[in-house]
Amino acid sequence: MSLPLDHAQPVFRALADPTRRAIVMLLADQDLRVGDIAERFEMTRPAVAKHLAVLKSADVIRVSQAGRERINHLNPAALKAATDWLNYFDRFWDDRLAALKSAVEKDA
Amino acid sequence: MSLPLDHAQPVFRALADPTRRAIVMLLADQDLRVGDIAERFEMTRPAVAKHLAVLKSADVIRVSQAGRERINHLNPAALKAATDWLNYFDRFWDDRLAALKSAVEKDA
DNA sequence: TTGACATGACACCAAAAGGTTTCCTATAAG
DNA sequence: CTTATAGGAAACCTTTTGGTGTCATGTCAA
Repeated sequence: MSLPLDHAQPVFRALADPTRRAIVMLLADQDLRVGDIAERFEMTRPAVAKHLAVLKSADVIRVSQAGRERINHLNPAALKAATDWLNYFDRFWDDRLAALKSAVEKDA
Repeated sequence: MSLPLDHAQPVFRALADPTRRAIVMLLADQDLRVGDIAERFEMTRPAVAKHLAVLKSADVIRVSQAGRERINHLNPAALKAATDWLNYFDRFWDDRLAALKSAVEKDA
């Protein structure tokens, strides 16, 4: 497997904040307006709007306008950049498991 | 699948910085001392030391001391917390693919 | 023992992040 | 029309973050 090209910066940056990860989880269940999301956190609407802006700039969420309402949707595909980056390291994780396993077997 | 419990905060926080992700990639290949790492970046040693402290507090790296040298090792297992969190969303990713697929088939 | 080396530990700084309040505009509803 | 609702946008504040330079300390080598 080759080295992971790092396309993932905006996604990792977006997911670094716990509030933003909570928003992502919320939007996995249902599309929501900014105000709806703000109601569910102890935080003002503008604060949530800023978090949404960060998520949007990483393409983790997308927005569709309907009249005066703006609906936020999750775009789970955007998370793939981060998943891919992390998957590179599965190999090392597996190697360690294999090493542990053979050590145990040798011991037995 | 159940909702992802969020144990991943320290890991996501550690991976949010591009320098830190680069350090993680470096340490995937070889164990290194702080100074060795600093040489490979356009940044002073104390700056790198701070990044290592963040990675260490997330248990993404571990340090072993040998005389005056401190060797930094990658602990790939710590990345699993982030991987698990992200894997929850694979389901939604798959759902969208399935929806797309059936739409295409219906169209044909 | 005398340097040279590898790091830790500070003190300090500028910029970015996460919040808040306030105000403005556009659409929906009576 | 007039009012309530949804949300953008700007100004401002505090804390965190990513860096720097400097100095003290422990260890290895001559």
